[in-house]
Amino acid sequence: MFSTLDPVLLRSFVAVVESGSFTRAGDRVHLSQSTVSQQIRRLEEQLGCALLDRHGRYVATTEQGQHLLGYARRLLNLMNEAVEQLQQGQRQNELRIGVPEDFAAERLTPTLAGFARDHPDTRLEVTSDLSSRLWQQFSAGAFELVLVKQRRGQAPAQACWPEPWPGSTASGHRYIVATRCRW
Amino acid sequence: MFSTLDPVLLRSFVAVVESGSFTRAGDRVHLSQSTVSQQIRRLEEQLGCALLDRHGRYVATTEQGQHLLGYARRLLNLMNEAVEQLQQGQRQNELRIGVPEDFAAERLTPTLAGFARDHPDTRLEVTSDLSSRLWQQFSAGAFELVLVKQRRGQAPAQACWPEPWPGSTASGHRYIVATRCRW
DNA sequence: TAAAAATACTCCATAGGTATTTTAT
DNA sequence: ATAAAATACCTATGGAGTATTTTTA
Repeated sequence: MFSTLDPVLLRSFVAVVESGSFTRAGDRVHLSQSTVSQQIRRLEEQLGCALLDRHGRYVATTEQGQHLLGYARRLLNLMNEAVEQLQQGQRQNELRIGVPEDFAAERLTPTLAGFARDHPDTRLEVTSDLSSRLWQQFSAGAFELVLVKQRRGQAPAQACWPEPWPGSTASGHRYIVATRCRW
Repeated sequence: MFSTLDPVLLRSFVAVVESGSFTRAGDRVHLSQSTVSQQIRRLEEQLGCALLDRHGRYVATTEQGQHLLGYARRLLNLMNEAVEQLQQGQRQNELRIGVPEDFAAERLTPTLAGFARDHPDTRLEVTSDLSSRLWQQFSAGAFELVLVKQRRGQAPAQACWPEPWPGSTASGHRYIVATRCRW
């Protein structure tokens, strides 16, 4: 009942039209010139009509190719939208946490275990690294939540508490928690 | 750059949702239950999320499956529209003719040959059958042009001429030509 | 004659099928 | 116990690549 169009073929077709050449299209979609050639032929066979006029050096769309081009772009965009939407849905239930290496194991483990139990549909992703690099990554949007050690008042934080630095003076490090979203 | 979704998988997915069962979906899309099962798994792996809740007997979509369902339907419809559009473009250069069986060979063959020579980009499709059935099919839009035998004045015609019926009286049959388009 | 596309040919990945096992009611 | 889905396994198709030939500006 439903006719289908292989999106891979459509992608190659669009690439040929936009680049004006089978060879360049191959580069663009990471396939060989030969493969692209075969794909276009397959597409033409399936649809039962010529899509491209090959005038040796230059490639032009036939009238029907022009029609297909519009549909192909719409289809590819729609697919993109679909997967992006789903991926995004994924991320919404994903909590990425950054923790200093020497802190991950201690009190955190039971806390995370409890959280995981209470939010079974949330995927936890814990990354350990040096505080400075964690902060960089957090700034770049890599985490929803980060625990970093830094001196008091160095950056705004959601919460913070003092941690006596072994063998240090009173103005030692603090653990601070910075977060940007709903947890 | 472009993510693609295999429309065959989407078709099976829609079939599963609509039929509420992998087995029935298989029947619907003419594939085995095993294949449908694998297809759904592939789809879920590609998207990285569960699409269907299998509660043994009954199948329900997850939230993400519900989202995909909408996109899948839109995509499949769009594809259908695309190929139909192109096929239709084909048909514009297609001339379907209906001719009574006993009339096809005689004078018609050279006439058609000449026509085909003069219109090389037009695809001819000649069907032979009984006049009555040809008329039915013509009425249903199956031909652009039809030659049928019937009594004078029975239906409007583009052209008609008398044909002496072997051993009949003066009020014998006529050949009439009825057409509905540009040739 | 120098590019670009088409073709010949090979290989391998994988999609689909059959048969079976697992699961859930 | 039964119906349905998942899995193991096998096979064959065909898609992609390399190398080559054909085409045409």
